[in-house]
Amino acid sequence: MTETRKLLMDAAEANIRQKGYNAVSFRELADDLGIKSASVHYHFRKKEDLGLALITRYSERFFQTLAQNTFEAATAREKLTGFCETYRQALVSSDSICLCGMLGAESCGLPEAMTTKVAGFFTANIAWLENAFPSHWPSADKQSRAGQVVATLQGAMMLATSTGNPLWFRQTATHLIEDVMGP
Amino acid sequence: MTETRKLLMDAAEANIRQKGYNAVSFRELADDLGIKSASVHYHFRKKEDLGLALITRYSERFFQTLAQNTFEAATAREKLTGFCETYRQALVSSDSICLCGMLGAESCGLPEAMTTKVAGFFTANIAWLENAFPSHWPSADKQSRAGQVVATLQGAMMLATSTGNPLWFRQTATHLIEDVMGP
DNA sequence: GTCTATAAGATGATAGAC
DNA sequence: GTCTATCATCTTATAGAC
Repeated sequence: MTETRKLLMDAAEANIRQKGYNAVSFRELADDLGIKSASVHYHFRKKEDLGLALITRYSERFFQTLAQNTFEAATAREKLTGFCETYRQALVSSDSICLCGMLGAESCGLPEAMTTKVAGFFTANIAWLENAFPSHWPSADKQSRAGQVVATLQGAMMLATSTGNPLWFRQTATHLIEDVMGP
Repeated sequence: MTETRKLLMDAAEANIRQKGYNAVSFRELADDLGIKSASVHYHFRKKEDLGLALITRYSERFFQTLAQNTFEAATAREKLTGFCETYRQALVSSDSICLCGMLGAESCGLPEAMTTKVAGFFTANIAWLENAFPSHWPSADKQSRAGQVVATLQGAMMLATSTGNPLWFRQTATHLIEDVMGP
């Protein structure tokens, strides 16, 4: 992958995660890199192409980091802690919410292909958690608990950034782990 | 309040809650009502004025509905259930997320006055919950649990709408009440 | 790969007629 | 209150030169 393409995606991801998909323009991204908007169109023919590439890269990165964070996790509790930690890193490293959390909120106003990909990110999150939970749990419980975890962490990122208080995330994640796994 | 002004706010709220603040234009709202965009500017001089009016009205409505839903609530559990039910109604009646959840996600890209008002909605939510929880709880617990509740419900709305599956909200809310209040 | 130039349309906003 | 007319600006996107 080209260096410029990478820098464009970095700038786009950062901006979208802070302001939303519709608040980011090719001109703005071009200015960030010191090039012209026509050059951005060389790397991404349409804005939707950029959006799709961002979701793909974000998702791959997320599951890579998740794998690293749970490499030594033996118990379900350790796996869930690693999952929460992966979300926390995404929040802290960029001081902004999850890319798919933002796009999920804007879902109805996005190109359909993007909507589908974002939903795929969430179902993959849920599937990972279902697999991480103790195998003796009823599968209905594993599913509903997985949804609860994703929902809680996504909401906690939003609450933490919009109020400017990262404590809301940390406290919520701590409660969540205890609530789901027991004391 | 004028009828047109009310209809404009209805259209704006519905559209923003589905697509986000930056995806909604005065022209679009005007078309919805069969008037011209210049007429929209008569009712709301700037877009920001419309945004602020929407947050105010949404917040007032929310706390009115919340009061109705918890009018007969005697226990903390019943109050929390009424709180979750108020969120559920907002989701089901419009098939879209909370206005402040959307604006909270887009927070960094909004006029500062809007950002402040949105944060105020969340802190008011949290304050209501802190007051609803059993008085014998340590205040740090009341605060962190209140944040957890708001974060969870906001995230659950986003997850439910973006995946098109309202079950994620219902299951999550059910777990949440049990987790916070005990079995 | 990046540029200039350009198109076609959207957007927030205003002035002034009715 | 609503309209027409208009504005400057922004947006996505393309064609073709370098």
